[in-house]
Amino acid sequence: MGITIYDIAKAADVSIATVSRVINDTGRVRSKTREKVLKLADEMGYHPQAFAQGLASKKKNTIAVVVPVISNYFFMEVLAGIQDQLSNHEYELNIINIKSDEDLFAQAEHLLKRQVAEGYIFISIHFSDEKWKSLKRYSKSIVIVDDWHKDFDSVNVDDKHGAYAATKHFVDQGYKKIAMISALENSKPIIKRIEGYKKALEDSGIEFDENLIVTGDSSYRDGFSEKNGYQAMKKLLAMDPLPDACFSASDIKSIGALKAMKEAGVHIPLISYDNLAISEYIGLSTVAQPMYEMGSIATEYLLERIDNNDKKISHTVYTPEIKLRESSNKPESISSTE
Amino acid sequence: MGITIYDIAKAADVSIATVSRVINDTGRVRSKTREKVLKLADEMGYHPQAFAQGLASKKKNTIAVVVPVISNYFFMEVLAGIQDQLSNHEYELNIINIKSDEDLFAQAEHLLKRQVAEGYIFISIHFSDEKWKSLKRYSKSIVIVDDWHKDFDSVNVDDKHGAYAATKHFVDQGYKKIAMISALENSKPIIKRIEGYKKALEDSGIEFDENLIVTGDSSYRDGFSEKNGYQAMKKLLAMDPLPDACFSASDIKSIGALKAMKEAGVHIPLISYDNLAISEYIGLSTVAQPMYEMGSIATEYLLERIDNNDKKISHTVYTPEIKLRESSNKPESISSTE
DNA sequence: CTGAAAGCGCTTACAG
DNA sequence: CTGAAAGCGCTTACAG
Repeated sequence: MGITIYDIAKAADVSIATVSRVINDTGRVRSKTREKVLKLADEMGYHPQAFAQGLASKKKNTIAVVVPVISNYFFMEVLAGIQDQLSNHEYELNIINIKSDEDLFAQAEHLLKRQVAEGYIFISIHFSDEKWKSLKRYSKSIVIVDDWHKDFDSVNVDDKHGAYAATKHFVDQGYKKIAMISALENSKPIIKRIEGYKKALEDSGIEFDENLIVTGDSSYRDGFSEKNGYQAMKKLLAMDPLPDACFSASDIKSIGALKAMKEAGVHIPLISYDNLAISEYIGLSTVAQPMYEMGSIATEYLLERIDNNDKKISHTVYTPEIKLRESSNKPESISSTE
Repeated sequence: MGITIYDIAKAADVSIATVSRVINDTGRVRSKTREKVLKLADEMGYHPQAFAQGLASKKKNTIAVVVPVISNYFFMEVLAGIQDQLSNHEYELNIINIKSDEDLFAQAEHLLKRQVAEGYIFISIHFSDEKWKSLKRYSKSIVIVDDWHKDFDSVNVDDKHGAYAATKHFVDQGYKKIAMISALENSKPIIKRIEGYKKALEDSGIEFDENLIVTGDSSYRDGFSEKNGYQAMKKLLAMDPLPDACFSASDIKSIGALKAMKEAGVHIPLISYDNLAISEYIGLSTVAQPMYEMGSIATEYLLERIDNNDKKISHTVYTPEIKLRESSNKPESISSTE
C-alpha cells in the first residue's frame, strides 16, 4: 500500500534517482522530464515517506519541543512563539511530552539517542550540571528554555530579580507581613523566586518567616493549578493576623487565590508571576515573563545552531517587568468594586 | 556518529538479528546471550533509531494529533485527555500544527501520505463531506474531534443544543434582546451555535435580529481571543438600548467581554461556551464541553481502530451541560459586588 | 536459539 | 541531464 518512488519512476519511465531529484528539486533535470514526473507524482498522489527520507538523508526536517506537561499556560505561550518563528522555515514541529512521574533524564536521553529530530528545545526541564553535560555528548542541537547550562544555548528569565521586584514593591508600600504562594516542586525557577522573595525581605530588614511561604495540597500539574492556588490562599486566610500582601509564583495559581479571597470577602494585595494573556483582562498584577518572545528567540538560536554547530553559545536572560494592575491595590481602593 | 545495532552486534559477537531480537524482546534468545547484549547495549548507550525502525517495521509507534493552532485553551484541555489516556500505552505523542492560513486539506493529506504516524486525531479541522471521504482512501486510522463524517470515528458536542440551552435560559428569565458574540470564522461549531441560538429565539417567538450577532475585529486565532471578545462587547455596549443578555461562543472571548463590561460599569448577563478550568474560578457561566473526556475517548477509539481497522465506526456526541455561575446573574443581584 | 540475507523507501556519490 | 548501485539502520521471514 502507498505509492512509492518506484511506482512513479516506472510510470514516468525514468530512474528513481531522477524522480528523487525532481521531488527534492536537487540537481539539474531536463524540464520536460521534470514536468512529466511532477505531473505523475501529483496524479498518483505521491509524497515521500518521512521515515525513508530521514533514514537515507540522515536529516529529519523536524524540530522537537520537549516539555514535561503540555497542558500548561506557560508552555502554550512559549509554543506560540516557537510556532510563529518556525513558520518561516521548512521544519516541522514536533511536541514531545515527557512524563513527569518517570525518570526525566532517561526520557530526554532516549529522545536524543533515537534521533527523532534535527534539533531540540527543552522547556522547563531541569537537570543537574553533570546531567546536562552528559547530554552534550550526543552533539545534537539543543536549546534550553527556563533552565541554564553553560554548554547549551539558553533563554531565561531572571526569576530572582522578578520575585525581588514584586516583594520589594510591597515593602515599599509599607507592608510587613508579606506571604508567598509557592509550588510543590522544587524546580529551579521556584527556588530562584523564593530566593528573590527572601532577599527583598532581608534587604528591607524584615525578618523571614517560613510559615509565610505556602502551597496548596493538590499536586496536579506540580501544583501549578487554580485549585492549588485556591488552597494556598485558604491557608493564608486562616492566619491571624492576615498577611498584608502576597506574592504568588504563578498566574494560574493566583486565579484560584483570587477566588478564595472573594469568597472570604477579604482582599490581600497580590502580585503574581507570568503575565498570561488572560491576566491583563482579569486585572492581575504580575511579573511579566516575555513567554512568546522566549519561544521565538529559542527557535532562532536553534536554527542557527543546526546551521552551524560551532557557533558560540548564546545565553539570553530577560529581566522581567512588573505589571501593576488591580490585584495589587490596597484593600480600600478596590473595596468599592469588590 | 551514533552507535548502531552493528556496533553492539560486533561487541557481543552475535548477529544483528539477535541484537534486534533482544532489544525488541521478540523471539526466543538464550538468556546468557540476552544478558550480554543488554549489558553492552546499556553500556554503549544504544537506542534504536526511530526512522530506521519505522522504515523496516512499517510501524511508527506514534500517534499524531493534528490541530490548527496549538496555543488554544480548548485544545489544551483536549490534549490533556489524550495525553493521560495515551500514557497507558507505548505510543509516542506527536502534536502537529497545520497552518490555518494555508490549504488545510493539502496539509492534512500531506501528513497522511508521508505516513508519519500510526494513527491520527484531527481536532477542530473542518472539511467538506467529499474531502473527508477522499482522505478515507489512505486507509489510515483516523479519529475526528469537533467535526463529523460518517466514515470516521468521531467525538463531538451537540453545539446546537448547547447554544439553544444557553439562549433558552435567558428567554426563560424574561429577557428579550439577547445578543450573541460569535467568532470570525464560519467553522462548523460556530455555525451550529448560531443555529441553536436562532432556534431558541424562534421557539420563543422572539424575532431574530442579525445585528445582535457580533464579533470583534481582531482576527488573531480566528477571533478566539480575549481581545476579540472585548471588542465585541464594546459593540454591544454601544447599542441603545443595551442588550438584556448575551450568549458568547467561547470562554476566552468572554473574559474580554467581562472586562469591557466592568470598564463600562455595566453588567449584561452572560453565558459562554467551553468551561475552561479557569472559568469556574472567575465565575463564568458557561456551556460545558467535556474537553478532557473528549480527548480521552478519541484516544480510545483510535487505539481500537489501529488494533482492528474493520471495527465498526463509532460516533460519540456529548450533550453539553450548562453551568450557571455569577456571570449570568441579573445585574441587580451582583451590583453590590461590581 | 541463532545467523545470512532480503527488504523497507529513500538519497547520493559516481559514472557516463 | 540521467541511471545503476550502494547505503542509511533497522526487522523479519527463512534456514538451520
